[in-house]
Amino acid sequence: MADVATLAGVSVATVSRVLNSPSLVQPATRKRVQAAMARTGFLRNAIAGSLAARRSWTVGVIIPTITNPILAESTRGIADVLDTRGYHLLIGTDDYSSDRELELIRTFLERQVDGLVLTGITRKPQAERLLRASRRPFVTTWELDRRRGYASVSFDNGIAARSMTETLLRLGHRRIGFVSGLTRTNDRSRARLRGHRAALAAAGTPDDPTLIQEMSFTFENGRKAMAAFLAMANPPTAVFCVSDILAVGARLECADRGVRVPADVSIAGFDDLDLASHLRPALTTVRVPTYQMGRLAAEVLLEMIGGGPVRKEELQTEVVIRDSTAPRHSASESSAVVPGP
Amino acid sequence: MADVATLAGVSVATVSRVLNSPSLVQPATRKRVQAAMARTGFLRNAIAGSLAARRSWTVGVIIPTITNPILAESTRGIADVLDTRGYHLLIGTDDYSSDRELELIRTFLERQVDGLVLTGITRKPQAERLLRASRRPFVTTWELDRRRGYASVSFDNGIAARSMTETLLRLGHRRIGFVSGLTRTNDRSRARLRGHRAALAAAGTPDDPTLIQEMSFTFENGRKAMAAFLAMANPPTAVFCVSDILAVGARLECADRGVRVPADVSIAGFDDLDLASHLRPALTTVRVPTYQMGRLAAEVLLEMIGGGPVRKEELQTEVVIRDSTAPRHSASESSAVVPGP
DNA sequence: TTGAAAGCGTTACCAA
DNA sequence: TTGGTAACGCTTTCAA
Repeated sequence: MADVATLAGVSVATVSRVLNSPSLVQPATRKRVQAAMARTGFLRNAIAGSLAARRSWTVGVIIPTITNPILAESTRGIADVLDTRGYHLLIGTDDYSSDRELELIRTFLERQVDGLVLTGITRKPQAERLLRASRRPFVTTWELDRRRGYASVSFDNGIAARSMTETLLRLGHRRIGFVSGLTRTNDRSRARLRGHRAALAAAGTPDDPTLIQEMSFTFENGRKAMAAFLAMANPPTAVFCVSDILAVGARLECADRGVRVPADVSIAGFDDLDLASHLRPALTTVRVPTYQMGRLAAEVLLEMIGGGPVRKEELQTEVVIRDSTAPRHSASESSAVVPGP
Repeated sequence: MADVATLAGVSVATVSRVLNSPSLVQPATRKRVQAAMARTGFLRNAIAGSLAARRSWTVGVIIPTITNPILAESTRGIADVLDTRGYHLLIGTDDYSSDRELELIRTFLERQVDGLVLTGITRKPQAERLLRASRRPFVTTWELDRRRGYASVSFDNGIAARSMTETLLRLGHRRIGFVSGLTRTNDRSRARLRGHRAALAAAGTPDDPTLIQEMSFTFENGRKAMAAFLAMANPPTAVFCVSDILAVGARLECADRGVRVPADVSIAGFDDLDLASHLRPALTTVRVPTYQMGRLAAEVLLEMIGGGPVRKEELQTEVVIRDSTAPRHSASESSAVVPGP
């Protein structure tokens, strides 16, 4: 920058100005400086700039894994708005480990991120303390943080899951298999399980623990869960998987075993991945405004970085009924032996 | 840091030492400093550290989109090794735009990344210049950069595609539909198309341009491509999609139209996504060591950051034959009308 | 509109 | 083994 200043015959202060507030410098000198920058191939040192300005133009995003397509989608939303606002994206994956999350929060804060986007609302007390002490804005996604003073952009996982279970109940199903995520490490999964149970309770349907399985989100695990249900003496007539990935796995397992969907068993998912609508039968699922959630989270965060107030945004989900679910009656009918005329 | 120094009764230099080279400071004082850090809840300012040390412990990764599962997978590989080595990951997506890529390279360099992981080998001359001038190490993934002096960790897209086409040819197929990625913006897709054509040429099979379609990687586009092929007067007996996403779409379109796979048409993909092996019929595809490629790229980059030499690593791909492909003969037989006895 | 100069919070060299 | 103190390359008052 010193070279540029010399070459343009101005001070470094002026060079800095054409970089950061061009309007403050006279067009003529501005031109000269820009020419000098071009001639020298000047690349500013943004690190030095951040140190001086106490602002890094960087946002930290922590997600469990980049490999879950639905998380990739919400992250894309974040990245898209950050990009247009000149912010950079520091990304960290914690693999559902709150220890790792704590470590990432600490190092991101050390890296002077201007704000953070986090996944879920439960974390180590130490992480909470760090966050508060840093006084940096952060917004929580994928679950609503209802505590006042905490920003969050999400839908309600409990309500979303509950609606799907109610839908299944309305179709006449009474034995509903539930394939949950790992509740120990995932508060979204816990909320969904709670929602499911609430629906059962409200309907006076027994909550049979053998109808609940916990697995991480892989096709393989979806298959395993379905295989286990199918092996029961009295298998469920519907299976609600808390992720489309699991649901697709479950559906594939049925195909391999000649179990018809939805005639023999209904299957429902969660997320509404692209794949869900393309699959045959098309998957009934809970649609989540994933991309929009990411965008909005980034917008809210940026506003807070700019001094705006803490904001909460509750998004709506929607049960999308497609072809993988059917009324329980049609199931028993179609598998019953129909007497000839 | 000054507070910590005062509280511990040492100089800031010593505090810095316990942070960066603890072995250089006597255990007793080290303890005292650490206690002081704990008491004050000290968080280092890594930005200031980077400025002084001229090293940001940050690596920039540029991929077309985070939303393509196969790119997410290679990125996971990168992130995994970076994590264990104390590096941070600045991620940028360029949506297959070389202008955007240039912009990202520039701003990442300004952010003083210690190195870069890039996707593909062709970019704007301006980007090349920037990269050379910065003297920062970078490694190219998803395609081999054979120019000397350029690091790259990848497989050969041309060879990989060629092997699959040869496999299809060997099965007796002569009219092979090819669903390509967008060749204008994607050098990997160009290489794959070249490989396909090379295989056709070597076998003396006519290279019919109506048998080639270009589309971005979505299920929907896979369907469209297959629909178009199926609508031809003389449809291909096999379809090779340059991405499993496209192949799954193609397969789904067949299902909707009652076209049997592989009896009526063989389908092959590329990537070997998780989904490929679970689908029915299980998808024949080209297996790419995606995660490993990401890991190795990061390792090579880190070595170069540490002063190591430019390195090239060529990984191997493998044609995985599953159930979505069959010999052409069985196809014609099974669709022929078999005369009654 | 422009310049001078004091930071920003570290690291790393040189002495002690 | 420890301390003093220039950098690091900017931004941002404060004056002119």
